[in-house]
Amino acid sequence: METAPNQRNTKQRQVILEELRKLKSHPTAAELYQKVRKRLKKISLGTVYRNLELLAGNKSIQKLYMSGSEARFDGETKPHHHARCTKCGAVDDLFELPQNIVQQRHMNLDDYDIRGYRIEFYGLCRKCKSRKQTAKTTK
Amino acid sequence: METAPNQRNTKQRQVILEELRKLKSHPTAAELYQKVRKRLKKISLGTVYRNLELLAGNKSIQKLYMSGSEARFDGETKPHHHARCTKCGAVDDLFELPQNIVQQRHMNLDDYDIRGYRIEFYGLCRKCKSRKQTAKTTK
DNA sequence: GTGTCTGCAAAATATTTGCAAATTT
DNA sequence: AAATTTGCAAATATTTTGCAGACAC
Repeated sequence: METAPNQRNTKQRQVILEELRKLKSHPTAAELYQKVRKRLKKISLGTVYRNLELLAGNKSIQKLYMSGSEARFDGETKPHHHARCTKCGAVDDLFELPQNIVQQRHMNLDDYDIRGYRIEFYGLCRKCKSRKQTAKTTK
Repeated sequence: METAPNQRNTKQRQVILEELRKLKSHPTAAELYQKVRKRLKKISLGTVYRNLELLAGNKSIQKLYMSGSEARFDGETKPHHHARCTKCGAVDDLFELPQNIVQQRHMNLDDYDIRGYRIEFYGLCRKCKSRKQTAKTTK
């Protein structure tokens, strides 16, 4: 309900979804396009964008807004949170966390009708932690 | 330490920061540019972008990655969380929440050296809640 | 057959950058 | 005076869109 009109099951859509689900890296549209291209030579970037929007619309995937100016997409729809490295921009899924960290009494906020929440932890990933250079942060 | 080299105190930087702090709306660079322009007729959008990056770099402001393809900026640096309306895209600050909702034992994650976390609540804002149309979501 | 979807290309949007002149320290 | 910053314009990067033909149902 609410969404999902008459959608068709195209080869392009299938492959985009499959490839996204294979990846753990929360790729950008352009990155996913490169992967999909290996299987569908003639697919266009526009098609990837259109399908990602459509899939996000019907909750088959998640659209993330975290690491920079490019949107990132996540094939995992089970509720989960993210860890983002402030140095290299990596984004990892976190499934370990219990989903009810935030108690119900905190959910009545500012007149919002709250449907859920997402936690973004930030810090240094394993790699960047070890080689803690002087390099520039953020990007 | 870590950041903040020899930075200068320019009129443009001051005004950008002042105007951003006045706003509660988490404006995009372009929106803030419009505000700043009223005080500095000749300022350019490029200068706004450069200063926002610089200010975010030295933690004078926050760069948010939430609502769409445009980055949004927040003049408030006290730790706080956000509520985002999934219908109209509005973003509100939440100061009510205690900052230690997530317990320490949850902070040892996936080999990350966690420095902090941010919670994004999502749902319908007061306005969109009342007129719960059939219209399209997300945008 | 009809409506959805695709590829392609162009358009629109968003952000970054080179450079000479201006400003800050 | 030296280093940083600005305005401007051009270059990039990212995302969206128009359209005719192809495809799914």
